Amino acid sequence: MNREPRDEKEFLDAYDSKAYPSIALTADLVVFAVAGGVLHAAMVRRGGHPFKNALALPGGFVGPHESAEQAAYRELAEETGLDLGRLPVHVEQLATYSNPDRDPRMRVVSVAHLALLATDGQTLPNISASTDAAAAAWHPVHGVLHGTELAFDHTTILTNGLDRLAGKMEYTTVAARMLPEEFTMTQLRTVYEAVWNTTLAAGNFTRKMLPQLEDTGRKSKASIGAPAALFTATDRHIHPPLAKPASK
Amino acid sequence: MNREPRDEKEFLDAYDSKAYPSIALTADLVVFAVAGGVLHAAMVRRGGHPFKNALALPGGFVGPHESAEQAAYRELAEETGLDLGRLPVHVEQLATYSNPDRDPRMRVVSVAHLALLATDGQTLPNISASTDAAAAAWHPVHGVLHGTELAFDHTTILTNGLDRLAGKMEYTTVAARMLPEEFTMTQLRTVYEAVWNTTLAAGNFTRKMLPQLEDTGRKSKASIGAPAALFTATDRHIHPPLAKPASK
DNA sequence: GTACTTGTTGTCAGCTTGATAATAACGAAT
DNA sequence: ATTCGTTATTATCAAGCTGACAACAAGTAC
Repeated sequence: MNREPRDEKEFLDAYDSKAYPSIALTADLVVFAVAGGVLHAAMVRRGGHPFKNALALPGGFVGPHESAEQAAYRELAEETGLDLGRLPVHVEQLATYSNPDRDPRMRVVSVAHLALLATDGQTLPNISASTDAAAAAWHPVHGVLHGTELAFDHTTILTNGLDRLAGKMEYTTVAARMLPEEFTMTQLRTVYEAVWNTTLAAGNFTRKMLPQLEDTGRKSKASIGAPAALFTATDRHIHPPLAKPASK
Repeated sequence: MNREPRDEKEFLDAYDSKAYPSIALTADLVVFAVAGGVLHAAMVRRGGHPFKNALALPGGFVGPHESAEQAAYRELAEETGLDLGRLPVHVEQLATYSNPDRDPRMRVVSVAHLALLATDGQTLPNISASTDAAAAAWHPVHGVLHGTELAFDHTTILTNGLDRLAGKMEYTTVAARMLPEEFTMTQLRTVYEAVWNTTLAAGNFTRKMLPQLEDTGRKSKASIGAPAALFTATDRHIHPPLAKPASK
């Protein structure tokens, strides 16, 4: 059966770090933001081969003294030019992609992360500020997934990121992380509709969400129509979950 | 701001693989099986420092030409002696643990996996067959988590594995992967009770599960009491989800 | 047979859901 | 100031689901 040593730590004690071919570890990012009722993802356009001119997810190497999550935050700041000290952002680990052939040049293992940026639902955060050629730009997610070919296995990663967000929104209030501190019920519903790519009945949505939110007592100044109540949200479980409509 | 190159792939083109300190990549396993109404996990006892004599999760290095998932399957076979060709087993990726200090000796990044073994609910798969000193043995999960200190960050990993399984059982039929091809409703309910560490009303459980299962028409030969119908399950979504009781 | 155990089906009040309507609050046009 | 268009919030109602629990069915042990 030709067994290897079973205890990884015992193995490590005798491990010569030059003996194994080195594995490069990167942190890639699926960065989402909602504007105009459409879910957008930050993507960079590749300048060199392979996959020249194709769109790719932002990301970069994990440094020797940082965790993958720390690297994700750092890369997010570097590649988008966002001031993370000011802009609230939710980052969570998505999955790790380790297929030996996923990069044709060498062994690269990527820890993908999901990042959610807060917007007012109208304008996307400005990520073109960076002078770098590979600066990130926003692309509509549902459009990109139906047509565009992404570099490497990034179509899979983007799809998994979307599925993760869509699923998590069923049973948590994470959608509120994509809005300002205070938001209206309609803004929150728009986030759901953008991510799920569907429409939801406003009345029933309010009834279901209301117990999960905190009413600030303040009202939004609407340019037209009735003023809407402003809510805040703390990360919370929705129980029973909000059902995502089946079709589409 | 001292920026790094933004495009990981461009960086790689100029990357000298000896320039960075190598990162060792391992695949660790949270292996679950239910017996006697109790959820068990396979653990190895460490022989050397650090964490000498402490319990640890099975796992090992990811080889140069295999994915983390392939390594997980291989390590599962090697460390437990299980014949995976015969025994059905469900393996899915859990999360990646990359804190730079998680191993005091060197940089080890671990891709943790969740593995579910099928049992009849009574006897655990024999994993002592291996002659290796670090052979795995079964330990009750809820007991281990309330008291025992595990090596490295394995308490965190084990907790995350349990949470993943408990959560997924709410909205999928994955619990059936811990039972034989054909099983009774009571066997399935016992899996839920073992993982959730609670009790469930038999009648309501049947009502909720019935539409997700396929009735084989066959009956189990019970040693006592009425014979139970035998079901099979395909991986399916439960909608709306099965609610896990709140307390404990 | 009787007692005991286990599995399956039924009942019922209370709650949740989806669809839809009614009401309320505002700006703009007249 | 009244009306209209628009948006937000609350109400209504039938259908379905849930949790608690009871009733029934099918086997073994004595």
